Amino acid sequence: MAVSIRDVAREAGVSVSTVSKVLNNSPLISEATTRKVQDAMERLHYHPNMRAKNFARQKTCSITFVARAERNAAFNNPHLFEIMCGVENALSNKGYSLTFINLAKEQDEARLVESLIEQKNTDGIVLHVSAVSKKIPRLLADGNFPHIVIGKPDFESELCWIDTNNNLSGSIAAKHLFHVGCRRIAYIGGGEDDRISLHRLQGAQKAAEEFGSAILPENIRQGVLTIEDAQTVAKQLIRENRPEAIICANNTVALGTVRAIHEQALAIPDDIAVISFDDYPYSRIMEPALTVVNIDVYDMGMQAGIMLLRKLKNPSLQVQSYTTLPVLIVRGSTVKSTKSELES
Amino acid sequence: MAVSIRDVAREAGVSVSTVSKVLNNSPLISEATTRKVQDAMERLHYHPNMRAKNFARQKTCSITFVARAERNAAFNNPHLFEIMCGVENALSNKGYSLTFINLAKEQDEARLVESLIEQKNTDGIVLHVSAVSKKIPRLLADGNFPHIVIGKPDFESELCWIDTNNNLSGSIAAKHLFHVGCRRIAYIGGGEDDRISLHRLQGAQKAAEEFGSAILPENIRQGVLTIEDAQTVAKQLIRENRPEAIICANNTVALGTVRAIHEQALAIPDDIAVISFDDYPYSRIMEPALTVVNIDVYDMGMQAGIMLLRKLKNPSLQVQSYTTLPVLIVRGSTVKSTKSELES
DNA sequence: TTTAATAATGAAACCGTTATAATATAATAT
DNA sequence: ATATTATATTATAACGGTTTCATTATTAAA
Repeated sequence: MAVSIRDVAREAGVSVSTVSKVLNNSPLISEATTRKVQDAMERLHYHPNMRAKNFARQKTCSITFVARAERNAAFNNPHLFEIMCGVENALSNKGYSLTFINLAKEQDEARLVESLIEQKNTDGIVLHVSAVSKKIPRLLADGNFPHIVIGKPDFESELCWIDTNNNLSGSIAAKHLFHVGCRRIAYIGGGEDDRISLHRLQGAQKAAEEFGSAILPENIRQGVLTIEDAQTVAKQLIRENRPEAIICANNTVALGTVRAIHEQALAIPDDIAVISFDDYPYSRIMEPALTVVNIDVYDMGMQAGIMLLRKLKNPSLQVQSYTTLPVLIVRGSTVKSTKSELES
Repeated sequence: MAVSIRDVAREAGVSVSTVSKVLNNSPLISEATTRKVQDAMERLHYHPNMRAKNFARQKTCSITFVARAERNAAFNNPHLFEIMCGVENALSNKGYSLTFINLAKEQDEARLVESLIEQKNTDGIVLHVSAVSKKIPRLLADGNFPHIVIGKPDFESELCWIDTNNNLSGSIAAKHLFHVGCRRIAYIGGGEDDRISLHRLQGAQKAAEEFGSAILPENIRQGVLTIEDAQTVAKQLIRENRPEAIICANNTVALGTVRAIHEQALAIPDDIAVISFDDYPYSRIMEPALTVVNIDVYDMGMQAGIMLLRKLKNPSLQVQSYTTLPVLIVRGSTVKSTKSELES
């Protein structure tokens, strides 16, 4: 049917293996034959069949991105797509392609990963932390299957992962507040068992100590899960202790907090400064725009892709991890001048 | 190395073709042999090699999703990922997988599509309209390569596409405003040559006529590209004509318009109602929350996937198109009671 | 009983490449 | 002139399935 490497060989008057070597620009082929073969390929409109190549080479040049994104995920978590674009970018630069799998509600992540490995249809796996369960490490690490996890799982394992330092993020947030003159700093955290929120708090506390200050226990609230929760908690906090600044563990908290401040007819940042984490679309649009400690998730995705490709090239490589640095984006919620600037 | 179909055949004491037939549950195999073979597979931990299968079958059971997403696309256009999740869902239900390709800035979409087809590494293509140029139809339609375009290109072609009816969306928006008692309705459009914005305006005008009314020329503004633009334009519009409601061609316009209204200390919706299109994360978060005419992009992606698979199964199928219906989401920016409800 | 029809299995070609080992040719050293 | 080495090229066996067609075993009809 389609024109194959044999047709090219016949047309060029050489052997099949010679054509194959030309295709893979092997150095063992003379210039003259190379030209002959290339001409023949041109004449016949030959294009290598990747299915056959993958089969013969015993690899697919494709890696699989697995996540568990709820419907409306793009709204709740725009980061996911951004990460994926970063990975895709890194891969496509090296001739690899990205397959996307979104776990369904009831679907078992371990079973999926297992069958991905069995099927031999992918060379490596990028697992978003939302799709990691305790059974995963045995499948990947023990089987020495090339992989990288985006986000650090909350259990010990030999997985390769890439993540950010939430402790440092919290520290950066608190330091910024001190820099702009705030002293009585409050912290409103996410769910009681939200590790990310806890780490950010710890970082903030450490930073406060470095400034010879502290985040007082009565200024710390936890267990906030919705915007409305946050609004209620913030309102109470403000009434009772009237802090100069509030660190919000995440954007849900931030939105409620801003509403609470407005509700009490106080001004941001003059009466109370607000800072949060992770740059979301509305962070820029809010009034005032929100100062956040952000991580470049696109870049994180790229790094993940690069690490995975490195592992693919050199399978004997050790288990590796990587931590991306948070970046402060200063906006109107912490400083008067609206002009936003970037610091590290 | 790995256990192959031949090993299974030997272990089960049958021929290779019999094992193959068991794998594809051919009806020609007796129950007894089927069991024998399945036992052997179990004993040897056999798993079919998809690379080999794809090669032998001359297909890959994977389709490729191509888009041109700028960095920060998830923020500017969360819909893209949502569409993709819809496509992925439809495909994975039928044993197909989705490969994602994000066109780089300078990358030529036609060349990419061409090479995708040549490489024979994908069974079909889903093209987001952001990745469609005039060279595309010839590659896909003429070559009869299975494809579907999400969004309707602005030139005539024989492409299969799936899109929504912006005219109808505009009409729904206007009708809703009439229903809640607004009469003097204004329209603030996007860029001068923004077809979507124009169609929405046309729909709104038609609806107004049905109500024996009209959107007066002095209440129509066009060429708005940024939030700031929109704010300026809206401010002027309000000063001059003081409409009862403003239809915003998109969310950028809506944000500027809302700011302009607040700036003049007017109330939404009491003084001026606001309606826009496409549900964005901040649409729900804004105060008041924004009434929008939305399309279910996840579902649109699913439909696209389903249409493409149908075409794959039955290649003789005619060129098809599909139009998803817009849905009104009523929120606080057009009605007092905040309780949001859905209408069609 | 013989013959035809049907059901179950197997042999071998095929899919389009890569990879390995063997061979032919040219260049250099002995 | 011969042996050795280096350089190009080729023949052929993988890779692991599917598929077509022939063959055998079984059942039904003549």
